[in-house]
Amino acid sequence: MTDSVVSKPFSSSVGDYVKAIWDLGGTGAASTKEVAERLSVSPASVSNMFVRLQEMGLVRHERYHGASLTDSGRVEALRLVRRHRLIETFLLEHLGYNRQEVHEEAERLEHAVSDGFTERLAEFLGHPEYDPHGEPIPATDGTLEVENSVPLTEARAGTRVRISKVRNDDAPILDHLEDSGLVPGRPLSVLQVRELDGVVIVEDEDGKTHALGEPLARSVFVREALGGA
Amino acid sequence: MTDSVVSKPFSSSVGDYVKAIWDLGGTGAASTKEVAERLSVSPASVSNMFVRLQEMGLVRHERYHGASLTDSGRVEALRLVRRHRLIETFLLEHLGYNRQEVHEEAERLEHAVSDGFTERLAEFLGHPEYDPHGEPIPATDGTLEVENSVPLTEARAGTRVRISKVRNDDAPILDHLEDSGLVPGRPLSVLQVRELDGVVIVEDEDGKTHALGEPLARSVFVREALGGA
DNA sequence: ACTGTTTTTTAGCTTTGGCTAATTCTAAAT
DNA sequence: ATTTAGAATTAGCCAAAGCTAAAAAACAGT
Ligand SMILES: [Mn+2]
Ligand SMILES: [Mn+2]
Ligand SMILES: [Mn+2]
Ligand SMILES: [Mn+2]
Repeated sequence: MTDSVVSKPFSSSVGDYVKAIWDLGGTGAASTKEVAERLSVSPASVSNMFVRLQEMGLVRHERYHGASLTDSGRVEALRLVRRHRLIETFLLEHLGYNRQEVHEEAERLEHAVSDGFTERLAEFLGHPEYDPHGEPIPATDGTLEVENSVPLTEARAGTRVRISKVRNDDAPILDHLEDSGLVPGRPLSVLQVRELDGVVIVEDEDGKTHALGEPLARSVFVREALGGA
Repeated sequence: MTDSVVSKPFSSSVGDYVKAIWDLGGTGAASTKEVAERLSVSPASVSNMFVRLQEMGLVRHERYHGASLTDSGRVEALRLVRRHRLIETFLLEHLGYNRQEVHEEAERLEHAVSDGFTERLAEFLGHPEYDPHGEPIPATDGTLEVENSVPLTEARAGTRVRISKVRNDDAPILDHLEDSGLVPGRPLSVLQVRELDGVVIVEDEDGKTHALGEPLARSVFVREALGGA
């Protein structure tokens, strides 16, 4: 009796590790410590999981030098990211969640839904390209838009831009930005980017100007205008 | 440091056992063998889980004599049944699943969603009282409508009834009934219930009559008319 | 090249939830 | 009252995923 070809799905732990490595490993390998912190797990557990992930063919791992995704690891990561972002979109747009609440729920649901569910949900949502934080949603085939947005601290004064995403771990900062109407999709004019104190001054479509200190400006990512939100 | 009072949620295994015992244990206790079959698990695993469930306070268990739910076990079971039936309703009404597909997806999602999600989904769905199979959806407080429907084989000729649910393990039978428009909510007149061959003849609201052999008639449950679907 | 700090790995344990095989109990039939 | 078939339990495994504490490697600074 040959092993029938069903290849049982990866556990949610495995999925979260792969996603963490993807998130971190921008360039090069993700370190044991980084992953441990990201997942609130001991470094020892990560060491252990790195060798298991390698056996599963999801990462390449050299002892003492971190892990980086293989092609099949990247595919798995993007599958989860797609689910996660679609689910967040649904929770926000149809169930009345707010931006802060969606993540925790999506973090669990991403492991429980099937591919079939995911595609029907995408259909239901009208095949959105960005999630509520402004992050691009990977396509079914694992394609992901090349990232070309920059934090406001690196924008050029005088350009017209659109907020692509807002990213910060600190809830008060997100709340403040949301209260000011600085949310993904919003078009802005960059009036001034001041080197000496990091303050960035922008004007929104209602003509209102906002002065953002460096911590705020660093959290607001923008793309030069033209493209849709 | 006292154990803070968070009481981590039950695992999905524990949940499925409790639900199985609830499903079965109509009256009295559910047997090891029944539960094992229901969950596709070995009897030894069930024996083992019965003692763990008892320690968690979810069942009462007497060695060699099955397990029955405690109050807190029943609460947990009904919480899951509520989630399950709401999720099935959503999949069917909004994501374009068909009656056959919903169950498997709901069986996984019921363990992944939060109470908050469940109540927002109920809101989104307009607080339905019945799921797509016609089964009543338990209330948040664990209340469940008393079951007062009977299979067509036990209906009285001459009464006006409404289909409450359609229940059978056989897909072709369900398909046939659905194709004939005999789905939950449909009003019918019972024209004849023939003892000798078990055939039941009904007339639907379009004046069309249907003759159902015993296997079909046994699968269609009805309530005397008046009440909503 | 040495030394101290930080990071990573190893060793050894734990819990959860499965399994098979062997044993024991219950209940029905003689 | 025995026997026996079927159901349930026990004993002894396993894998997944976590943990702590101890050992080892890498890295940085002198
Ligand atoms: Mn998120
Ligand atoms: Mn997750
Ligand atoms: Mn179901
Ligand atoms: Mn389930």
